[in-house]
Amino acid sequence: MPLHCAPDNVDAAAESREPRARILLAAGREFAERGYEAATVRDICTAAGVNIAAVNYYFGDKRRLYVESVRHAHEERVGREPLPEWEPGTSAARRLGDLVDHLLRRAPGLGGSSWQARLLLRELVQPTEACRSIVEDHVRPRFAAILAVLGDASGGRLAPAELKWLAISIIGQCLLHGAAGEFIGMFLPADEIDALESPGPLGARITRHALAVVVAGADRGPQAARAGIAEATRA
Amino acid sequence: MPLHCAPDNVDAAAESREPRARILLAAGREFAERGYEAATVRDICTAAGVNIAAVNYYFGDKRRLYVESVRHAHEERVGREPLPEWEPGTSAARRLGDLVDHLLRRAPGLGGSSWQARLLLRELVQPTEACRSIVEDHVRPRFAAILAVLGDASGGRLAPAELKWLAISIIGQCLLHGAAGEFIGMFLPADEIDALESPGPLGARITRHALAVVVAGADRGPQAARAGIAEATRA
DNA sequence: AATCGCTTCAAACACGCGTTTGATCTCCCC
DNA sequence: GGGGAGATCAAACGCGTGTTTGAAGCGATT
Repeated sequence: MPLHCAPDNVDAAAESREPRARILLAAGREFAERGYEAATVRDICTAAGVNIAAVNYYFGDKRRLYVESVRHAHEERVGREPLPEWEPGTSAARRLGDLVDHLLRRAPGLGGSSWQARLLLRELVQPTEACRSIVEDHVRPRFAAILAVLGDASGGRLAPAELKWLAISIIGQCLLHGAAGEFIGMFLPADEIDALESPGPLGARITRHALAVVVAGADRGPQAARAGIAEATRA
Repeated sequence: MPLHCAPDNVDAAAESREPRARILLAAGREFAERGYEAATVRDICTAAGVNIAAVNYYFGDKRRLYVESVRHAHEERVGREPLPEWEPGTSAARRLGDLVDHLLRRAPGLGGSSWQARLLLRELVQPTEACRSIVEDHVRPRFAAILAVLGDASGGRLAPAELKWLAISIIGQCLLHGAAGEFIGMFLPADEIDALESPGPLGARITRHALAVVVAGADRGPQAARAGIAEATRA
């Protein structure tokens, strides 16, 4: 298998002739797919098309290769795409939609090729070494952003605690469809999943449902809900 | 370390003299802590205080021990409580509340994340055959029940696909709070978690939010929402 | 007492893992 | 052309793994 150069590859120049980059790419995919322990440096090197000794030569050992691949995945996926920003006056609904979309775009399984997110997700379940801070830096600001937008959208109709819970619910749903798509697939036929899980409509649904809750002013009862709907309809 | 009998142990009779139960307990803890690949049968047997060959004798091999320990953890956590049943005429809202409460019942206060939760969380991210049987036996019937109740509650206002997605959302939220408390703890202070996560209000919130979506007739727009609220208020 | 299941045990087995080695190749500079 | 540093390679090493073995222990039954 000679150097099959694919210049327009989605994984950028990672499939270049650079052995280090090729190993990093193959390692990320393998670690994401199988987990640290189950992934073998032999398989990684085979996939990367390099000799086994290369991982030692370039990274020292398996552990350091793993840390490096997680860091690389984070930089490539999360680090490059900052939180969306909006002009003053953008409606809360629009901002919420953008945020949800932002969360879903880097959900694994949806885009198909986003092994990077899956790798980071494993770190959620089992944080290792220096990766905990990466995860926290990633999640916390997004939580805060969602909270702020929800606060605007609710216009004081929802108590702070209710807002936080709703934000958790949103993040949880994005996470569920991203991380546990395989799980959902176990009790839903494949064709329905394709119909239900494409990122666009999915994000629209999550946003719409969250807004329905906000707008219903869930803590206040029907009369507040009616007022809320009227208000939301104006915009 | 002789048989230190602790009759009031939280792990029930698992620390009994029964080798099978002791192995199951030690295996669950070890698998939850380290993951399937990293956990070793030697460590498990040492922790359980049995000989290495015991795992083969009682379970056949490591894989079957794992499947059994996941199933055991799930039963211990979720319990064997049957689905609730209702008299004819019970309102959909009430039935939905009961179902959500049923799903959340055994969810522990997120303060002390149990190893059972961690074990199940691993299955969520990377399902194995252990997950399959649990889904078949437990998740699927609950999904169907929620779907049916949501169908009643919506009264045809929501499309079937929308209903399924909403059901997934509900199950996902119960899962999130039941199994991923550790994750939530990463971006929410502990004291707020205690305030937000007590099972009763939590279930009420999930139910209320789902009803808000149903009632809003999210696919139909504001006028359908107004009609839905009127209808729901009647009951 | 002898016998028969079931259970427990120490010891070993085969295998795959991460890692290392030392030779070989490749390319650039003097 | 020669030399040397960096890169690549096939082969092997040591170790820990899951699993198996065959003998020994243990109660109850005959």
